Amino acid sequence: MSNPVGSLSGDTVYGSRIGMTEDFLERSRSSAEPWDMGDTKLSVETLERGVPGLYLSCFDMLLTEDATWLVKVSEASPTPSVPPTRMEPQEEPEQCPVIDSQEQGLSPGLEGQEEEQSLEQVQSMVVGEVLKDIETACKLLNITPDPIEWNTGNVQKWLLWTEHLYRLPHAGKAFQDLTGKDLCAMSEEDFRQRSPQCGDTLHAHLDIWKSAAWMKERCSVGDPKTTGSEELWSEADSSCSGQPIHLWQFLRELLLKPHNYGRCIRWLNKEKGIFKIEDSAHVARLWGLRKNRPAMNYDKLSRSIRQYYKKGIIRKPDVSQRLVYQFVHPV
DNA sequence: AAAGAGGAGATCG
DNA sequence: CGATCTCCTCTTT
Repeated sequence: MSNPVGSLSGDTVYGSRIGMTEDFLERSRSSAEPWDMGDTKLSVETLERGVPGLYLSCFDMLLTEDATWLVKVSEASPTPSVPPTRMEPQEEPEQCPVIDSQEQGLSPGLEGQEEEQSLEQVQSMVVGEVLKDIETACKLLNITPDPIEWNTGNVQKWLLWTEHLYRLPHAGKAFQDLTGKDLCAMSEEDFRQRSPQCGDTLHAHLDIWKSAAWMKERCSVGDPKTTGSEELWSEADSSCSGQPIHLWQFLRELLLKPHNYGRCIRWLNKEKGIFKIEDSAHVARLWGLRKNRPAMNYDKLSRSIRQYYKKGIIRKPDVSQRLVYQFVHPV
């Protein structure tokens, strides 16, 4: 517990990519069937085994890519055009990581010897992304960011989440009946004993969460500067401060994060509040996860949406289309 | 077949 | 008690 931030501030950083969020849910059929680990087509195979240290490799690569790219830009930027790969296309973001924070970081004026600084920028960008990821996970799972506060159910949720984000073998049982406090008190060795396969990986991820919580606390108490990512947290409470979330609020939340959920729900006309559910099953699963309703499906979700007709919250657009709805009162 | 409209009873916080 | 959730029938796309 000496310096929990180490894992965030050092060169090893978080490998989580929000984009995988959806993938996780893709696999988390609400039925009783075991998790279908069938197709592991993503580039995360390396993580499957939970090789120590390897789980971060994705991010490391990312960082390197980004860094070199930044350097390139700063060196010779005759073509400020488009960066090589992984640029976010028009509106349908692919599994697009870190990069959406590019806008700020890499503007035109990266000159000369400011590479160090830009590296720092990249790092803090990344920390920001990590916090965002955690924030998103919290919203989705309806748990607090600080593991210390988790009850046994929260712990199981987190485990399930992490396991499937990183294609880890299922180890939930090994951690049954443990609270977040218990978990936090456990050493890496303890983790490995409970789960020889992925205990170390889980421990590392928990460490990241602990670090993030630690940072959050430190920032909220002390100086309001640090990494420049605290706003993310305050932004986080905006929606989860109140009572149980309403379906329409939840849909709004998803719509506000096209980066994460653009492939399952998106605006057709944001001004008019018209949106389309692109993947009904997926959105239903998200909703079910949020409300702890494993049996949720689109049939039932859509029934709930239809209840809004009478209440004047959501309606069908003038030209009715399948899976397209409209907020009566756009923001 | 999947989506849409609603009725109606059950549930949960 | 309100906001769904659940189940269901019938219609539309």
